[in-house]
Amino acid sequence: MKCINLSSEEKLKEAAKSVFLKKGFAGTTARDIADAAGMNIALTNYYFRSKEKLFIEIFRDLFQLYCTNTIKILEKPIGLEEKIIEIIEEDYRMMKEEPTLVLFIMTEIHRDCENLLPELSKYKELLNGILIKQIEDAKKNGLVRDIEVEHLMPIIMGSLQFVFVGKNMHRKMYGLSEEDFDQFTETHKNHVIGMVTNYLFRSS
Amino acid sequence: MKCINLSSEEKLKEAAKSVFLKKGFAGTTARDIADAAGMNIALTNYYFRSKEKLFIEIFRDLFQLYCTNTIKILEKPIGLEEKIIEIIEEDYRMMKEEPTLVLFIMTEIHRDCENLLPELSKYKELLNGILIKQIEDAKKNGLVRDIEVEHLMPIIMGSLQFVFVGKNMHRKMYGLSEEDFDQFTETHKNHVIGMVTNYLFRSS
DNA sequence: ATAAATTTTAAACAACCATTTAAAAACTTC
DNA sequence: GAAGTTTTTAAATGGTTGTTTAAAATTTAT
Repeated sequence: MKCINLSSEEKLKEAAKSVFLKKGFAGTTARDIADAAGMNIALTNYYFRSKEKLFIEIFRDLFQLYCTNTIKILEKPIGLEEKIIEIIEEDYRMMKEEPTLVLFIMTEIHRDCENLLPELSKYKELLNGILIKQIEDAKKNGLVRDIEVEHLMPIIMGSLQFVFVGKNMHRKMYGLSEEDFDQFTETHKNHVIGMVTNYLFRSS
Repeated sequence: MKCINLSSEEKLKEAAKSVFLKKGFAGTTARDIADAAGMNIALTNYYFRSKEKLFIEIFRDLFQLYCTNTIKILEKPIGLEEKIIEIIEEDYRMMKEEPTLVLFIMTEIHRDCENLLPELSKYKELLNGILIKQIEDAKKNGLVRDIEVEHLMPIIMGSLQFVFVGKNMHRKMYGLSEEDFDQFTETHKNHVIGMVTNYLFRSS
């Protein structure tokens, strides 16, 4: 029976994704999306029933993009220091690919946390369950500083992601071109690696 | 001639500030503001000519709030380590007072950087000019690690402010009440102090 | 107290919003 | 290639947006 043309539906979804990423839910109109896709205004509702349903679908995808690869690294059977470096490298790669993603995620969760993160606790388990054990083991052996994962992760994510959250502010403040900014974030990432590993493994 | 009743104008501005902080520019309607102030819808335009002019006025105030106290500390004639600790403590105090401020600032700069930060470079000079010299001196004496202020500040601000930018995400992920969150951020602040000072002054 | 100036109000404004409709166009299927 | 199904379209829907208007209420100055 219902055999939706994936080409049109996905074209619309891709357009919506890029507009939502740029302007957020409140700042985006159905016409913005239709225009960006080069399609008729009615098609948003034909394929996705409403602007909000389309948004939620896209948000889920983007939240996956934000988390999934990091979680995969957490599950890898490698040493703690190597793992943390890989997490930072992966996080950096993800933001270089989609520089507005972090601010988008934070803004929309702030706007409508309950609807957008109904089952977040599973992420908590995935994100921390594995790492906690690894860190506890290292602590017992005196190889690592005494810090909870609940603080370590925001320190890593924060010090790294913040330059992307405030991309426009940093670009304007330091007068950076797009290329300059790329260079800036890469150097920054290396400082983060240095600081975090130093604090965890080589501090006095 | 024109003698505007400051009481009404400021009541409106305070209401607008709290609504804008919560919902952002795009998510706020003129009626939201009027309702929050308990005043007539026409008064927004009577006193401030337009929603955007009112917003810009409020944004300026809030950006000042975001920066001013930190800049004051930068100018104090105290040692580098003490200064960095004071900056972190002050930044923490500011965010505890207005937890949504950082996300607000970042979101709105992302939306309309050119209009909102016309003369940002003066902040750069204030923010960095003084600190750069102090750090360069310390470097010469081998007292501090080799890191540029352009990276040090985002690392400090980022690792600290990120838990407030992602307040709802963190609260939901770890199941924190408001009091739990306060406790969480205070502990976090102390980790940030430990990590930054350790990296700068006591690393191998 | 009266006149002038200022502030507040309810109502209206056109423009825009998300969404729906119903007909046209483009496809499938037999 | 005709009948049926799916996709696309232009137009219209009712509601909301920011802003304006003109009259009413209040305050100020004489």
